[in-house]
Amino acid sequence: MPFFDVHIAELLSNTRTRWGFSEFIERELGYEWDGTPEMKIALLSHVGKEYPNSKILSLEMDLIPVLVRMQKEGILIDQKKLREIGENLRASIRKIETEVRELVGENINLSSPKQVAELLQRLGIPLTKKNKTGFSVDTDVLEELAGKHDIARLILDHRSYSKLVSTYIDALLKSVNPTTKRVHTHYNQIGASTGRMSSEDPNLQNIPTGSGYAHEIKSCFIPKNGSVLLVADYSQIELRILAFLSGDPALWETFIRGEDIHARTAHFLFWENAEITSEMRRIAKTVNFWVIYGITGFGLAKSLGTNPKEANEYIENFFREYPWVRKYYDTILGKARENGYVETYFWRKRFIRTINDANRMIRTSAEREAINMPIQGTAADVLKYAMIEIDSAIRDQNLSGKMLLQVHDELVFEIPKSEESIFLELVREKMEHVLPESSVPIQVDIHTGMNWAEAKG
DNA sequence: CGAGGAGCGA
DNA sequence: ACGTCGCTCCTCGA
Repeated sequence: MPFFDVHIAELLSNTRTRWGFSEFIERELGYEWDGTPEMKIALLSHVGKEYPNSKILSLEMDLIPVLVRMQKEGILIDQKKLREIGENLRASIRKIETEVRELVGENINLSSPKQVAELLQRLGIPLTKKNKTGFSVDTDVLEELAGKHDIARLILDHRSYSKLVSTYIDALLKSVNPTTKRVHTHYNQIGASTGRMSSEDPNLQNIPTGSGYAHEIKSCFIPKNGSVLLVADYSQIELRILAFLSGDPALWETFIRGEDIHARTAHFLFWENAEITSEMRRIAKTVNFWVIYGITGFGLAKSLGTNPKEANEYIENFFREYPWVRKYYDTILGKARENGYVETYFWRKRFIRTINDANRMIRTSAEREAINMPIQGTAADVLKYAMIEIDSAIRDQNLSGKMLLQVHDELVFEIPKSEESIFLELVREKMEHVLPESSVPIQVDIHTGMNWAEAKG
């Protein structure tokens, strides 16, 4: 089976691959294959024992039939409502186009960044940010201009409405399977080099969240008659995993006590007994977020809208109060430099070949990848294990509820009303107990509803 | 048809 | 000069 040689080599060396295991099974064996032990043994003996992280290989193989079932199941969407939203969006877009025409006295294609940049310059509006081809007119730039120039807000609205209508209305409607009347996404099992999956055709992992039209669109994902949607998502999974991997006492303690981690960081960043304002908490939340990505003062400053000096002080304060995190990062970087790879708690590897590169930009970029991968990757492993366990329990107990979607830290189920209480308990139990009992507590928020927006809670 | 810009998610 | 991981739509030019 030469295919497996190639594929497993890709899996283990983290080469990005378009086709995951489940696609192979779909193509070559059809939907009926369900991960028989014989097949697994054949595969394992074929790969041999030279792969130290065969634990991950085994995880991925167990996941194949789960993903096949999810893809085959698909999800129902309210096509009528989606079309109505589309009409409203188109009306808004036409209105904006008219307003722009009246404002500037000419007809331009607002979907063309090139034409937008030229228009703004003709109007005497200064542009400074550059990209490869000219002046940038992205969201950051236009938001900056929006205070002084009405045209900027119009362009921003036009952009977001166009995005929604083209990607999340028209394309979604086209993706409905004529036979099943449902939308069947396609998971790339190892779509990301961190171990995360990706979703395509259509991508159901980037359905808009938030208010307004975005909320409306999400509410078009519905259960079949007699069922409800159940959404279970991990609360701050990556920070909890950082606490687990680093063993940092302050982080650990916060989660053990069930306290607000962003407020805790805010106390550290400002002063211990201060009253935490929402602004302070917002800053702390951003800092917490950035630590996971492999922090730079410059980037944090840009994100906070402050100067790098202040951002660097936040970072220093963070590491002073969570000292084991810094120690953990140093260890990870040391291993990466020595071995050329980093790994998750479950030993999924990512090779970081440029970690010792002479070019500072390339090297620091590699360092951020090295910092981020064990955290993001362990979170991915945890959810994949939970999915296997949940799927297995569903079949053992002959339940008719189905697991439909995975969105990195979230699972979506379609369950008969009669099984609601069983699923609430089952899903929580499996998702919260992947890591060892002695580890940091993992929290899962679960809600049900008559559509995806409502069930998101 | 591919590159580049832009924007959606975790 | 800098934000980790993805996918998709649009424009524009070969």
